[in-house]
Amino acid sequence: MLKIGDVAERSGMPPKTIRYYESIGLIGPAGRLANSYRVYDEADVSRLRFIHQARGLGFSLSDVAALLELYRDRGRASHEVKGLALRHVCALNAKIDQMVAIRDALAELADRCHGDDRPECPILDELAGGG
Amino acid sequence: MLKIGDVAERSGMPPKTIRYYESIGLIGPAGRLANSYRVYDEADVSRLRFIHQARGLGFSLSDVAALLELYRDRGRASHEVKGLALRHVCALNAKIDQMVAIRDALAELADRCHGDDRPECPILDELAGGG
DNA sequence: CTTGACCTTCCAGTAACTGGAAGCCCCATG
DNA sequence: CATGGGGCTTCCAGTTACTGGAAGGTCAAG
Repeated sequence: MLKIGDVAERSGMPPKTIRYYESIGLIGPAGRLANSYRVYDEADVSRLRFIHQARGLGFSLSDVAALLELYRDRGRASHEVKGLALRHVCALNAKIDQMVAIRDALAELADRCHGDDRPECPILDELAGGG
Repeated sequence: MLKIGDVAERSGMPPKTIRYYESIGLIGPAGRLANSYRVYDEADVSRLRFIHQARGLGFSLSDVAALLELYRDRGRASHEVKGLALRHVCALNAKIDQMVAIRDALAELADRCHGDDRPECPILDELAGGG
């Protein structure tokens, strides 16, 4: 018989997060003991681990919900999962490109800034539209 | 005499955002007309443009507040600005590295998934801890 | 009996807006 | 003069995915 702290440790996320997932319906309501403590079993640990892995790969909670659905459905078509994954890869690529562009622009500005005690600063000049 | 829609257009952000910035104290309270409409001048447009540029470079609002402070201070030392910028570049690099790692892991999984009508799927297997 | 580690619930806050409702103001048209 | 449309005002709520904290119940050990 596992309590929330046990599954928390085994799945790698804090008890608060598990309660939160239950509160938003990502996982079903846990069983309860007479003292109202939540009870879990091994299948719950698996599901939570699954969620933890998916979150670690950057899937949103709604993506995770979809993945759990596909996971549960033993007859799913793998292209559905692959589609989800590839869409996520695309979104990641877009974000990465954007962040790289920002980083490069900022690094270049910082490079041009003396960084001494004088007030002249190309970074502020650029922000002020002086560029 | 500029109203909020005018400065919105000239600075590139929606009126809602400008009101929001005022509400959190990032910019001072705008002057008001008799009908309670906000009034702005060219200096306000410059400040808002500055904010818009800084946000575009990914600075957080608290960073932007610090930058505005430095911008206002004609005697600031450029190393303060450069420090802020470089810290931000570091944070960006960390995030980029993380996202790249996630993307690569996911792309590799997707690559190994047939993506057909059969249920076998290395992505789900991995999420379930089967890898 | 008390201490400490659990567990429970609920409320609030995070970042940075964004959408929407309800209502006032102003100009132009018919 | 009425009316319609757009812009302005305020405030409230929702977004994402938790996280912190308060107030209080439970249980085993010393």
